[in-house]
This record gives sequence, C-alpha cells and structure tokens, in this order.
Amino acid sequence: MKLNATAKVLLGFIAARPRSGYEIKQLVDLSTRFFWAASYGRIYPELKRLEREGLIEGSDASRSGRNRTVYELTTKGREAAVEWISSPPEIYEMRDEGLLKLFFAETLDPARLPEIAREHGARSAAIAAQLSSLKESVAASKDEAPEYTDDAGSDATLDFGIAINEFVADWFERKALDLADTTAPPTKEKA
Amino acid sequence: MKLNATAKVLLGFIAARPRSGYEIKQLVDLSTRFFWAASYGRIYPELKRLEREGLIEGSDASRSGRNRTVYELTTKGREAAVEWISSPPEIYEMRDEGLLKLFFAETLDPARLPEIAREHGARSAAIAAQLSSLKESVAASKDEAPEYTDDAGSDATLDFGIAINEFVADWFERKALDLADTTAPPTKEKA
DNA sequence: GTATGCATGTAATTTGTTACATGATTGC
DNA sequence: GCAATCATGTAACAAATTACATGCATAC
Repeated sequence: MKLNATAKVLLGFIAARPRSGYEIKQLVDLSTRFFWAASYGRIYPELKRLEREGLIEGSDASRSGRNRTVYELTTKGREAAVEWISSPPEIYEMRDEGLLKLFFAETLDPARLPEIAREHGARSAAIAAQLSSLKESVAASKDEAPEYTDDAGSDATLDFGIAINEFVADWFERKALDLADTTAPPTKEKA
Repeated sequence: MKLNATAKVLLGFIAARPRSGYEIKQLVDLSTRFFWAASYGRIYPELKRLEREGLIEGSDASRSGRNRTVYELTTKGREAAVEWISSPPEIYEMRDEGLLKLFFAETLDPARLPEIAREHGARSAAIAAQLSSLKESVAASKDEAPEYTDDAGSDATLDFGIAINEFVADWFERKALDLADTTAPPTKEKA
C-alpha cells in the first residue's frame, strides 16, 4: 500500500480519533506544518481517495445544521498506518532560500555576506520563539482540549523544533560576526 | 522579475562563470543539493526559458566534437540575480518523514518510539559524515579544480550542514535514551 | 447585520521527479 | 570493444499551492 505525503499525515491524525478534513488542516497548521505541510487542495481529494481505497470511512457528523464529515480508520487503514510507521523513513527534503543566498553571496554581493548570515539567524530565532509560545499554549490548553497533540512524540517534535532553531540562530549569529571580521574589518583595510 | 526555484540556482551558478546545464547539475549535486535540489527535467527547459527572457545567453562551447552550450548572464540577468540576493528570503520548506513518524508513533506504535528516535539520529549522523568527507574532498581538489565551490558562502553552508546534522544526531540520541527510560524501563514497571 | 469562523470543495497553474532516448568520447 | 561519462533533451506523471466558490452559524 503506497501512501503519498498527504495520505501519511491524514492516516496519522485519523488514527487517534475520527476527524474531519477541516479539523486535520487546523491540526497540521499548528503542529506538523514545520516539517510536513498539507493544503485543503490535497486534503479533501485525498480523503475521498482513501475512502475509495477502503483505508478510511466517512460518516456524517454535522453539528447544528453545519455539514461535517468525519473519517475513521478501517481495519485495512490501521494496518496500512502501522506498516507505514514501522518502515524506514524515506522522505527528507528541504528548500532553504536563506542558505542559497548565503551560498551565492560571495559571487553576487560579497559585502552583504555577514548581513545575510545575521538575517538567517534572526529568522531561526523568530521561529524558535514562535514554537516556544506554541508550546506554552499547548501546555495551557491541555486540560480543555486533549484532542490536540498530547503525546510524547508530538512533545518531542516540538521540543526538537525549538532546540534546532535555537541552535541555528546561535550558529549564524556567530558566523555573521566571523564573516564581518574576515570580509570587512571595521577600522582596517582588507588583510 | 519573478524567479522560480530552478532559475535562482541557475543564475547563481552562472554568475561565477559561463556554465553548461550538465555542469550545473554536477555542481548542484555536490553542493546545494542538501538545501536546494534541481533535476535535468527542470534545468534544461529553464535554461531555454531564461534565454528567451533575456537573462542569460548561450553560446556554443563544444569540446572535441561533443556538443555543449554554455550560458552566461546578460546585464539584465545580473541585475535580476543581484536584486534577488538582496531581497528577503522567502522559501523555507522541509519535509521530514522521520519526524512525522516520531510525531505519530505514540498513537500507532508507542513501543517503537525510542527506536524511531534512535534511527532518526543515526540518519543525521550519516549525513554529517557524508558532508565531512565531501568537505575534505572539496578542500583536496581546491588547487586543481577551483571552478568548484570555492568561496566563503559555500564553505559556510557546508560547515553549517555538518554542524546541524551533528546537533540533530546528538539530540535524538539523547532523546532515544530519554524515551527508552520513560516509556519502557528495562527492569522496573512504569513510574 | 456584519465579520469571523466552520466546513467542503474544485480549477488553474506551477513544480518537480523519473524514466527514457540519443549519441558522442574517453579510458581501460 | 565496452563501460563510463559527457551532454542534451522530452514525456508522463505526481504533487502542491493558490485562489476561488459556496453557504451556514455564531459572536459582536
């Protein structure tokens, strides 16, 4: 059973409890988004497809006149999900425009190298701060809203997100100073 | 001038000196690939498109009967490249299946949590090692082949790649031990 | 009564990989 | 003579975002 990127996150979230497409999108946006995004444009068609394949089953869960369909895993779907999680991870991709700019800065605009490094660090610092406040709000809402990410794995990924972004922020702050020294000493000429 | 992902890396590499599509693909694969990949299927059509747009200009550079076209930046192309590098970076995406598995492991297969964390760390350790050996070979070939990545920016991105992967490896090794403790203590019952 | 949020969906476009095809040259 | 590498390209497919459309409910 080959699962595409969207299918993986759908099955993962549905495994915990029946959920609607809309709900999954909210969950993704406040949790996995940093390492596994998903858009409505793929979520809804993929839910239909997974239902056709017999991995999930939808049922009407309208609330006060508002249409709503929640899906749950079928036996086949749970098997597919468990099989997926025990198989070796394959996808690891990133696209980081800040790094690319740093990479080409020497050729295109050497004077701005330290600045680019500093900006890159600042962006990571901002993400770390964002994740930290997310962590606080998740912890605060844990009692009322346990349906939101509440297990060891999601705690770990959030902690990891904070740790890595702090690391990156530090690294590039130091690099910026370093580059400022070697590329354009403030009071002396180039060595 | 809106540049797509492939255009950015093409202009960046061409800025340093005239290059062929084939050559750029080699360069990408041994440098930016870790944060900015590109495939032949996009490189060749995009080179044509950039030429039509007047950002680059191709010229015949066949070597001993083997057809070859190298491209260089036009004035317009250089302006676009410099403008790009001084604009704030936008794209920052990642897709990490290991993190996603960790995220859902509690729901789908809690016993394997520590193992998943350990595997994730091991993968980063492997990448760090790979990048370290790449760094050595780049350093070793610097004299004969200066056309390969030889500036402060590319050194920085390579160093960064090594540092971050080592950090991730450490973090997940520690996390794996931590999870092994809290989820399945070897000789005691759950606390 | 109006803006926001809940809820579902589709169309258009872009992007990207993979696999294949072609053919020459160089090193063994 | 054969494999590897240089070199360019295209077709088929998969994936993803963005923008749009619809409509009801709730809070102000």
